[in-house]
Amino acid sequence: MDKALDPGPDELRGIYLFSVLDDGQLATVLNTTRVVRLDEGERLFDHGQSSQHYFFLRSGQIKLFRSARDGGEKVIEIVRSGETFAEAVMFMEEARPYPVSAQAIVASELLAFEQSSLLGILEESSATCMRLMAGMSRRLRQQVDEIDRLTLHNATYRLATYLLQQIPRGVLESPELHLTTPKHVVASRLAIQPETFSRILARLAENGCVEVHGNNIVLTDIEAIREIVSE
Amino acid sequence: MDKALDPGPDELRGIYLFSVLDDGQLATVLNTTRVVRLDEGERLFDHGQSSQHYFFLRSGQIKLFRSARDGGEKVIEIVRSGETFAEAVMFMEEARPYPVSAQAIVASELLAFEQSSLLGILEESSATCMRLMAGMSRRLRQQVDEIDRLTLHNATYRLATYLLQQIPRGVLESPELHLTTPKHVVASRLAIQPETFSRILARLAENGCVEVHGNNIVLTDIEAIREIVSE
DNA sequence: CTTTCGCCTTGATCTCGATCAATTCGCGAT
DNA sequence: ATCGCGAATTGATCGAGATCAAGGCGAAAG
Repeated sequence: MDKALDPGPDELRGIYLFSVLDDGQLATVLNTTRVVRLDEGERLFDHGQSSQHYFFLRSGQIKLFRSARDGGEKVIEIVRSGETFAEAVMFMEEARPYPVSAQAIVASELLAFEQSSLLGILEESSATCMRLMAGMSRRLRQQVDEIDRLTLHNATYRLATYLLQQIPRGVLESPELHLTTPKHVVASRLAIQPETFSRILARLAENGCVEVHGNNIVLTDIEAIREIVSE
Repeated sequence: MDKALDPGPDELRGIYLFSVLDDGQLATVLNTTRVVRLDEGERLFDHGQSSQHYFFLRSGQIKLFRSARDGGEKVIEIVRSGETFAEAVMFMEEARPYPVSAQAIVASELLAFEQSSLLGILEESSATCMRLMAGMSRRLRQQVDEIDRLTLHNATYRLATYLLQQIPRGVLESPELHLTTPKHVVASRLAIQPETFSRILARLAENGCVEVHGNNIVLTDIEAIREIVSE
């Protein structure tokens, strides 16, 4: 197992939020950055909890979710390595409560940044403001897309959309994909029960759209899947 | 009918985005601001259309919505007078397409601001950046709440929540409220069909929770309604 | 190798809300 | 007042997906 590396300036510059900072600003951030390791299933924060940090996921997978009183759970987002999250929370007033809970799907390693350090930098760097606003704007749009899918489209459409999004980048003629996330988590992400998820996937297999071998899925008929998504 | 008033500095200062600008900055915005009037049912912009402006609603009501190919429609938000909208779109890359369509529910009057004027100001005013980010952060959270309601709760819960939100501000002991928006639009906002909306309201009336007189609704048993919302 | 446990799958049934259909209501125009 | 039309209500039926209930299957532990 690799030893936890302390973060350096180079790693931080690779993060969109910090890519335009000067050396002094970067040092300020670095000073208050901590490495956090989570075991599988471990909680990072809970919905409603007062927030002090925002995060960068070095490796692993984190689910952001909401819980209902009856035990029901909705995964809002699956965070993958290389992504930042909870950076928009610091602008909430008062206690800045996290709007979701965060839990490691697999053992994960992250960087935890203090909100205060970035707030100071934002005062000086309008370029960083712009980057942050661009990120928030993009997320806002994704949420609208999500509501669109949830209300205007059925479960099969949502699953088909998800499959198409999971096609590895740049590989046009590789219809093979590997689910790195447990199916029941993906199901929750798509607001589908695990049983229904399984059935829909089975039906797609019957129709010759996909071949399922455990977590490996071959999209044998991408066009047919695109058909489902385009009405 | 009132004549359209040209906007002045005082009106703009009342808008959270502009409240901390100096006179020069305000003049810059004012220079490129236009008054827009819409008749009932008139479109302001369409989903996917390249955006040039963001807006302040002086009077009337605007619905922001998504359309499906089959004619289905989901109202994402009902904009009420005194609110701004589409100010987050300008940070999208490329053509900055509007993520939703906008249509007047009733005759409306708005101010249209050019994106370019604000972008310039944001470079100078980090305080304005902060205000904008706070607004975006709040909206982001509302969207998460919305997804929570859509996936973890049923139609009755959503309607009950809406009723409670419509109680006039500050009036603790006034359980009377007036629906200023057609019921089928509210239904779409809640992702409910008009027929189901009507039936749920009828059932709440049977149970003595509300009294319905056309668009006037009396919450005769607020506690019972709160009960529905809290599980 | 075998046990165990969690995840996934498959089957049977149920239910909430959608859909189809028919009035009725409300309001602006003639 | 009456007509006409869109909104709202009410009734009857339908269906996608949830729920309840068993198995099956693979990976980690003994």
